[in-house]
Amino acid sequence: MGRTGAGGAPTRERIVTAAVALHEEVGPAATTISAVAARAGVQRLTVYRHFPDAASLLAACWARWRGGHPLPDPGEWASETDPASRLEAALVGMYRYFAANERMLSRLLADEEAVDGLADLVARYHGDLREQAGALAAGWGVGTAAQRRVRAAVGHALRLSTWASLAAEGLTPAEAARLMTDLVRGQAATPG
Amino acid sequence: MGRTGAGGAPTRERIVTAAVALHEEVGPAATTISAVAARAGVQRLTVYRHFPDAASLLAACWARWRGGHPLPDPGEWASETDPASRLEAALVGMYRYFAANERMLSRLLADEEAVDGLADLVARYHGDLREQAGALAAGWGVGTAAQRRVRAAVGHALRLSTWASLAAEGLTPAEAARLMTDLVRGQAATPG
DNA sequence: TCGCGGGTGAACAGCTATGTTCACCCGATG
DNA sequence: CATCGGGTGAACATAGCTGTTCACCCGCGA
Repeated sequence: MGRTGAGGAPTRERIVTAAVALHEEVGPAATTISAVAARAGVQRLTVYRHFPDAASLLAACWARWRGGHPLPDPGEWASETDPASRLEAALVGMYRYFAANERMLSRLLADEEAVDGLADLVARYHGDLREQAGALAAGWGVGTAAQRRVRAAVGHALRLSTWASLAAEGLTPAEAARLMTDLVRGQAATPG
Repeated sequence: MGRTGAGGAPTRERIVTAAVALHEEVGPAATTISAVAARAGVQRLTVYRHFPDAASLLAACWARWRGGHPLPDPGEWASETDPASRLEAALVGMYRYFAANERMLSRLLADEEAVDGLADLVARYHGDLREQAGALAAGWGVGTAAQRRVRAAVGHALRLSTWASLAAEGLTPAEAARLMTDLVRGQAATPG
């Protein structure tokens, strides 16, 4: 039991669990195979057997983590017609998400360029965010110059670093969302 | 010439120059003594002679870099009485500074916790910024609740990551400063 | 009952970085 | 001229991670 089983799941899972934990604690760049094996209570060789190359382990970890921590569903706010209310609802959701997952996300983003293959995995995350930014920046009914500023403000609001900064200033997700919504609203209200 | 001289300066300077360059390119955490020596065109041993421990080299690098890249002088805007104009002037200066030094600063901040001794060095930088934030958040003549939001907004505006984000959205230092000034002004204007 | 998948334990060579030591060399200074 | 500071070149032991190999073991399924 736990050492073989149909599909050989348990050991593999333990390895992924250990790797995910290390990614969160020290970052993917500093996560060594040796450390993963030790943490999973398994021989190094066993890790190599399940994941011949580092990339496959990385992919498994990301898939596992992503599955357990999905981005907030845009459907929550998609129906809202007022752009400001819609934006605020979206931001509250995102900031709560960021607050819950700040450690892991900051580690991943920090090591994005250092660990090869990681950038590709995270690309979809970035794409989703940019897409959301596009949707949230639309419908404000402003001229092109103001639209550009609105777009920039929304893009800025949706960054992890923005939440991290506001959280460091002592704001709650709701307060931060309010602040950033005000920012965008102000830009939409300013002509030119 | 260049190998001894009164004070033995040249070689030491070459070492520091090489180390600073590497800090900017790959970050302090990934900067090895071997790489520094190779880059300076010097034996590894020579580096050890000038800098017995990694901390002394780090300190020398930071002193040298800091000397060549001082923060914008707060005196530029200290005389301005209108808080919004003052803030905007300060932000333009800071964002230009950030734009010019983004690579080095982001490397330093990223490795701050990974390299021991680095946090202490950078502490003064953080202190200066917090002090400026305090000064710029004062004088808006608002109630305590609004004051708290103003403080948070100013603190957020003064972060490197804020500039980095806005720059990524395509804004210039002047535009970014305008945007963030609007944010703070909006918070000051909202009662509550 | 046999075989095999999945795991163990240990060892190996290769690479990179660290810190330290020894012998030596050159040129400026006294 | 003799000395010495600063630099060279090479070597050493230590340490960690990487892949890979070999021998072995055990329990489940055919």
